[in-house]
Amino acid sequence: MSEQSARPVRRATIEDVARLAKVSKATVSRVFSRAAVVTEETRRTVLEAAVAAGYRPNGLAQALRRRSSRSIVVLVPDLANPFYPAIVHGIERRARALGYTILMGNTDADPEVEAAYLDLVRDGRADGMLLLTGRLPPGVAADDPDRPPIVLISEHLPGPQLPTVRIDNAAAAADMVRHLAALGHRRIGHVTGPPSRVLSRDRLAGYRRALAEAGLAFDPDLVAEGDFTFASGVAAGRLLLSLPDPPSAVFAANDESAVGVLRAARLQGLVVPGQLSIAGFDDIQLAEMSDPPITTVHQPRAELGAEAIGLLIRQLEAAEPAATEILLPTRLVLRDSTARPAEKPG
Amino acid sequence: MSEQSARPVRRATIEDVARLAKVSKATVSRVFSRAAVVTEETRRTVLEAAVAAGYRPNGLAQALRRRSSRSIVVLVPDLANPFYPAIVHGIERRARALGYTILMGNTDADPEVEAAYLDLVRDGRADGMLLLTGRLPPGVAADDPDRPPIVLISEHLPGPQLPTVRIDNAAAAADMVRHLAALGHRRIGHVTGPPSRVLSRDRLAGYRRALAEAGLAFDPDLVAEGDFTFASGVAAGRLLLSLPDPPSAVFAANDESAVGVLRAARLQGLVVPGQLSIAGFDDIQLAEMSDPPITTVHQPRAELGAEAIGLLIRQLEAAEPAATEILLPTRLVLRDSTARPAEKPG
DNA sequence: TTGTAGGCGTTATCAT
DNA sequence: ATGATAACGCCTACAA
Repeated sequence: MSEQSARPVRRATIEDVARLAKVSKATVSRVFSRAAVVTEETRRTVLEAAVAAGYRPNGLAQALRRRSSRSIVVLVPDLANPFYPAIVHGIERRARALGYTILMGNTDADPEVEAAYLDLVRDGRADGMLLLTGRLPPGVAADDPDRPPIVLISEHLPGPQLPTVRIDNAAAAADMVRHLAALGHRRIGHVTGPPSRVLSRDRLAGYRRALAEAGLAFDPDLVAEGDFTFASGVAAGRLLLSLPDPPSAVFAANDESAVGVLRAARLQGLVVPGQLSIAGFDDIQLAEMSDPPITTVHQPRAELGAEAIGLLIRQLEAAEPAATEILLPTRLVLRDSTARPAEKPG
Repeated sequence: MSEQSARPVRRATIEDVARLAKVSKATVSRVFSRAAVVTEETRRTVLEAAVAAGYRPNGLAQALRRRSSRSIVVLVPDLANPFYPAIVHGIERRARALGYTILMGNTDADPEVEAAYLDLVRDGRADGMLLLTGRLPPGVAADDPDRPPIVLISEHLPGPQLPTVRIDNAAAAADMVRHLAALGHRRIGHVTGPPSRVLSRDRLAGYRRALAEAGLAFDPDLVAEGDFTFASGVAAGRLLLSLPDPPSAVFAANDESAVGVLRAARLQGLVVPGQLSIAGFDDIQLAEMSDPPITTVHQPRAELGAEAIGLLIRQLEAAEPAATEILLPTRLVLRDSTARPAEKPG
């Protein structure tokens, strides 16, 4: 029985199955493209033949013929940034549920890399893009009717509306600052994100809005520029804490820089939250593992991803018109890094 | 000039270019498949025609015809675990340099998900797999001659040798314990990883080996089981620190659980490193951001990824025989969480 | 319900 | 060096 060991090198094709089942290629194809009209009996015959032949439809041939690869490119600036993986995870789960495959790209914010991934959709290997990069790849214009289907996540772009799934950053920031004010803080500092990003500007705007609402004057000295990194948080914290009249609370534009502020406070011998309250934004795991754990704004990151790919796929399949903007709700997570301010001595 | 605005809906194909350049499809193809013999003159003509037509080769058709997609599936158990992104990044950079595309999958250690990604290579959409999951997808046997090309990263499998790129975990663990012993510690605790993983067993073995070398007795009470999580580190730390004769140093099998031990020490009012030295493994960013920063074993993660995909691609292209095991060097990173033990009072 | 046949866009073989 | 042509494996009118 040498046949047993003589495995076919070539993978079985639709033709092999057709021959085995004594039907036409078309029928086999119909059995595998769900929802086609086939007798229950032939369906069974075909399925058996397929199993016997070890047949699996060739995804490339299907995609070529159907003119759709059912793949989506997801562009992330930096996967090592703990903010992103949860979003990607949400994307991936929903994608799989909908029968799509994800091609994930870590761009390092490098336009060349972005362009390389754009090629995948230009050359048919992907049907659309999900962008976490906060900008369009080079050569793509939002209002170009021939541009690839795109949905933005987390960061929206100024100018022509592109479908976007995000949170209301200004409102969420205002919530947090309102909370600090309610605790009794009168001097509330802010460590910003990189000013180039809409995100950072929105959060700063929310900070200012809540200050105004609380009847607190805006003091530019209390705003220190950061760039979302731990190191920038340390630097900004140092700056704020060395002020003649330092803040009793600091709201950082993300958790990583909040932990940086915490470090700066420690370096000056300050007790948190006893002498300084610190709040962050995003609710990444670091906020929880920090000592003390950081009060922060929770973003529903997996849901952001899931909604975004859902939107993109609907757009792709139903030719749904360029939809809008989806805003997902946030919530405050109160932990041990914030408390009422210390009473002024004297 | 209505032609200007009347963009073709259909993307240009090789035939359009051929017509424009007044050559055959074959010649156009040759121009785009590098290293083919074409006159410099016709090459220029074709290239010009291609630009004029806005032509890009269709990746699907190429892959179908060439029987190679130049794509690799990368399976990661949990992208949110900060250990993995750096490896993935190394993979991705090298892949792009070599002209390959990555299909990344987050499996959640779910066999169904692993199987779904395996289908991509079975159906031609990928040429091979890079596994960070520490195991083969269901239905794949290491010694099956028809199994897809696979390279393992970080975790090696017992049994039939599969190509693997990793570090020498036992040796690296031994290095760290040797360091602690050299500082003067006599009672060194260990928080393990999940015992099911070879990784954990290797690190434990290294711990024991270094102990023996230093002439220190192995005390089972000083070994607490963990699972690489922060919470398990806290629990294990509590356990070890509540011993009648507690350790003066703890070596945790990864950084996250080391930070857990740190938390446990703090909860008991211990000063680190004054009263307890703590060491971790992996050198993720958390180790640096922790307060105090954690002494740890550095793994060259990006290099692990780059080596692995290089190995896989060589295997794919040169039909290189099932290669071996590549071990990459580690190094100790000494930070503030370790110091000489406190002198015994009295 | 099932079969026939043509084509998706490319590359490889064989001529010329 | 270039051209004609037949696959690659599948899907989808259209016909039966």
